[in-house]
Amino acid sequence: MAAKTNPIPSVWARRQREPDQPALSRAAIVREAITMLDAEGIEALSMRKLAARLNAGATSLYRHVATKDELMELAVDEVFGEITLPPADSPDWRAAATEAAGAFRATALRHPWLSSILGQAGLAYLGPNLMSYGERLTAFFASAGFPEPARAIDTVISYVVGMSTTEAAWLTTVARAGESEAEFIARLMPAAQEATAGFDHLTDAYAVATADPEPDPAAVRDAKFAYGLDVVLDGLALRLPR
Amino acid sequence: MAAKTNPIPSVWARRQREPDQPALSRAAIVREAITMLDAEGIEALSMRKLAARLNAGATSLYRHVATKDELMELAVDEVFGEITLPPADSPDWRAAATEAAGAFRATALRHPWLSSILGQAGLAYLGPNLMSYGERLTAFFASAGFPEPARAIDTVISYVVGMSTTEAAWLTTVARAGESEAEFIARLMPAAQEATAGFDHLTDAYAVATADPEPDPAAVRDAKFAYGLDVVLDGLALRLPR
DNA sequence: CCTGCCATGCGAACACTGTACGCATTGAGG
DNA sequence: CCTCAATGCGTACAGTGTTCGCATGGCAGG
Repeated sequence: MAAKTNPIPSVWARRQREPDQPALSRAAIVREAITMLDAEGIEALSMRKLAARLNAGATSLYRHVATKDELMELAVDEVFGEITLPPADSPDWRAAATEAAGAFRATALRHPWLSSILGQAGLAYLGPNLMSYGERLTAFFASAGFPEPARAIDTVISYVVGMSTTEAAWLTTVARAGESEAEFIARLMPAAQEATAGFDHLTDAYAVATADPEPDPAAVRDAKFAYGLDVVLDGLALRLPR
Repeated sequence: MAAKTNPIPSVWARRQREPDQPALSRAAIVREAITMLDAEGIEALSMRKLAARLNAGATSLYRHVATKDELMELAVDEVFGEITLPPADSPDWRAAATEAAGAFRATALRHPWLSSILGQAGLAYLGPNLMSYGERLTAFFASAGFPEPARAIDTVISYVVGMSTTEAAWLTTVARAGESEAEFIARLMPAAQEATAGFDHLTDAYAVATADPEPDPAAVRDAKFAYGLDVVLDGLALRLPR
């Protein structure tokens, strides 16, 4: 370490890469970036820290990745590859859509930084995994009989992205506080109550929400997501011919 | 300018604030931040540049705003104040909801940086304008007869946020390219065509989309948004008692 | 009118960030 | 063996958000 910061031009300081450490590569960089993003959040990822984890110099990464934004784009496409979709020829399109929506939500919650990037870059990336995701989605909405599957997909995806984004941001806030979700809610309640003071309908809604006997916040979120998804799918079902 | 970088302790360098320049205040800072965000995008906003626009020193802002994140939070609440909602006692809840959704979308597209922040922070802020927005929304969903207005609101808001976010991100990308939307689409088409190659359903959907006689991309986006919103409202209508 | 206080403004500094540049080292191919 | 292209990386630059301590001014109390 001391020799590293003071590079004496000597034979003994000769570089000698660990052979077991797999060589630097685009795939390895993206993989490590994702685990780092998952573990420490989006604002903790810097090129220097990432390089350090890979036992590499900071600027070495730029041999494999043009810019940090490009790295993020690659990371997004990579996690889209994780999303498992039901087979395209499922007989029950509603069940298939529900499963696909749930799979997206699960990935979004597992990688909360995804929402941050989607908020900035949208779904405009053209990576192969994203394309294949769109392809399979289109496939079984088309086979369900929707004349314009793209319309249906845009609708359900918008709902899922909107809800998942809100959830992911919430979970990020909770995680940053270093508390469990229930603890954080308990600590937030006075502030929320004060904020809703003077707003009659909101205090009503708030009272209803806190009267919920369900103690598990995650279950509450699950139910909320399922409710809205059912609403969207009901609306789509009305548009199926016949 | 030269004197500023070399502060000679002289009587003549005595400070002398312009009296016409309104004093630094939290409201003025937030307002200027918003115009700057609108004009140059979220990544162009720095505390130093913002301070320079206000003829102030960079660190002076911290007397009125604890941190940059807090400033963003204030900016978000401020633009939520712009959203105009229909009166709470509208007889036609669908028309009212459509108007409210359109108003949100309009603000989101006018301030594309909003989506970036929502992606990171969600809707968890407790600012007064955000509260009042929620209150009024709850009010007329309740008066429409929904037994659990919060559920309905969450659903439609999720859809609106998801769609608007995607649109805003798209518009940001277009703006950064310095082209009109149509030009950008034209330039993007080869890449998109190549990306969809090998995905049968996607190429189909792509062909359908490009066969659209509507030449105005904004109108296409409007129609897409309206379609999905109708789907969601149809689904909600099924849940109205009776 | 004088005095002391306190809110406000701000220059300098710190620890970081993403990234351009140019030099060293390496392994492969002629 | 020599050459060349690919790869790693130290240094440097222009910025970032934010802290600290000092200067300044207007206002309250005597």
